Amino acid sequence: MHSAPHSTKERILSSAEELFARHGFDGASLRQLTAAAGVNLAAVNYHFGSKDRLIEEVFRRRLDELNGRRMAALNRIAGQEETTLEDVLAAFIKPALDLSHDGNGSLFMRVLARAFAEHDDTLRKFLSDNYGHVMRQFTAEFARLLPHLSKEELYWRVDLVTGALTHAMSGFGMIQRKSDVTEHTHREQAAAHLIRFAAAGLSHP
Amino acid sequence: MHSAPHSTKERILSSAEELFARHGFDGASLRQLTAAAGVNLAAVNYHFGSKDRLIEEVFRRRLDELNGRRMAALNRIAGQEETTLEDVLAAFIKPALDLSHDGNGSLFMRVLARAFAEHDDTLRKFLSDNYGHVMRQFTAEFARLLPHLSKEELYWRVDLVTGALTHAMSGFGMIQRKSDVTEHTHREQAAAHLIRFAAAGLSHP
DNA sequence: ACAGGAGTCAAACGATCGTTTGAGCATACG
DNA sequence: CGTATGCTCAAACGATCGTTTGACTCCTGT
Repeated sequence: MHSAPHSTKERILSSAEELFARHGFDGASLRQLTAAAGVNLAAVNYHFGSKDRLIEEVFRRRLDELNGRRMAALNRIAGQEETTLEDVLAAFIKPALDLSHDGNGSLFMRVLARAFAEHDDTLRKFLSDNYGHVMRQFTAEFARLLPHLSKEELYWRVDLVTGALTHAMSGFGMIQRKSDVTEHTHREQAAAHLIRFAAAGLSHP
Repeated sequence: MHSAPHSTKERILSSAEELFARHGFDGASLRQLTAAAGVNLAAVNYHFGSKDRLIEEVFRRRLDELNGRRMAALNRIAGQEETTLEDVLAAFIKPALDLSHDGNGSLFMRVLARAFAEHDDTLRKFLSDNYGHVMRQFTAEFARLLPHLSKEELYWRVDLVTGALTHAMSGFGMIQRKSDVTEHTHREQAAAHLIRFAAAGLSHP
């Protein structure tokens, strides 16, 4: 089922993720990509069929993991009386922070931010078809916790929160932390900032 | 000084703005661009020198206008005792909304969102060198109105607000309005949403 | 009237792109 | 042993890219 961790497919996916994040989907060529991965140029078309399908696989690999953890965290708290808005936001944000722990996982957030900016219909449809249910479920829980908001008002605020979080998380590699705090506590602080900001933006009267 | 409104230079700039917004800086070729503008392919290199310099001119033309209006609106209210956080945010957001009134001015916000996602050092330096003072002046006014925030805390929140606004304004062309509200009032409502959201995110305890 | 700059044009330049091809290699299976 | 099968490889394909060239037109200033 899964490929070996250092197989040709996985090496391509890792290099693709990094180069797509740094130079964009058009900007990163298959020749740069395969050279960085140490594989032959034709390997991309052999294993993935085309560059577009490779791009989709880059998303699928990370989003399956990311959204799986998000749903697990949400299901652990959804519908309960003592659940707070901050809890739900943490269920959404923490998995993304965990992702940026390992290797170039943080670069994937840049890839995701690019996808939003692209406004490419094919890519947006792919993301909506495969992972739209996650956003829908989170929105439903927001609606339960914010009953004073109209549906239209809520959609507006969720959209703005999404924009802020995508923007912020795509820059995680860049934010300089003071030398006296560890990488771990820095991320904890970042998450705390994000959660409090988003909670304020969602719930203001 | 300024070119005639329908000169070759202006026709190129308008088509460039639209195609850069729709297909990205790499995705839009000079051949598509000059064909849409109804001018010869070589005209771009003749009038602008290169594609990169054309890109810079697309930014310069709109940002000079946009930031000029922002600074004018800010200077009208900065430092006064009765000025509220919402006033400052309106000084930042309203000019962007006005821009999207005329022609394809709204597409420029998409171009700007792309530039943020690109993380291109050359482009970021260009934007920072030419228009960084605007963000600095707005941040200074935020600092005056939010004295309870540390400098680090304020930078965090301003960054998140910037992300939310860029994301939201880049999608203005897409947001569907109900058929019973005019385009004008729809924009007013959008601005009101943005301002209240940003104010809540900036000023929460 | 005429020299000269500004602008436009078709054509070509070299480079790079995604994709395809067919031969070569290895391992697994009859 | 023989032969499929999965995979890798160098090489080439046609297309498209940004840029340059040189001839041609038009207008302006002396």
